[in-house]
Amino acid sequence: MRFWVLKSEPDVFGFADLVRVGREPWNGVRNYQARNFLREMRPGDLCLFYHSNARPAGVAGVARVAAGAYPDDLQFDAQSRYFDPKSSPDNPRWSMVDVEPLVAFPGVVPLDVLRTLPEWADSALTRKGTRLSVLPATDEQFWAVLDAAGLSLEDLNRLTP
DNA sequence: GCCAACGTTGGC
DNA sequence: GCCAACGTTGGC
Repeated sequence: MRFWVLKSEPDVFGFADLVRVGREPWNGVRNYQARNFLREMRPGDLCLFYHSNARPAGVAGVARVAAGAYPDDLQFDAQSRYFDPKSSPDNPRWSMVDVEPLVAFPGVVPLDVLRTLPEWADSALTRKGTRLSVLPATDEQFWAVLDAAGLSLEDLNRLTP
């Protein structure tokens, strides 16, 4: 199993929204590096759900990959802001995965707390100016955040059959 | 709202 | 292939 970070703006779609809908296609990613990470995701992988452009910015919960990468339908929708006229159905340029909520943290683990964790020192997430919306996390990084959220491996095992 | 940092675009 | 201009991201 691998670990990831997914960024989202809570004003647009926060972790509470994911809990509400139960499952969500992670569409609209239009950055090649982020897309390549999406394509590496497998069902069951766990994602730290990061709230950006928020007060405070930080990790709000854990999501699970429910479906691996498949073509992002918005790239073919001329009405969508994510429409890509250079993409074609026989060779789709952009991908998405489905995610589902696993656990909401009791409180957001803020960015300034992440920065105090040795596992997160000088990472792409905590470094200033990084704009990647999908990025990998190490096991150590993942568990450090869970620990900071007050959750244990046992808490997570209870939720992951 | 500000602004630094970055990715993308397009002219050459 | 370079690089300036531009648009976007994202912390504050």
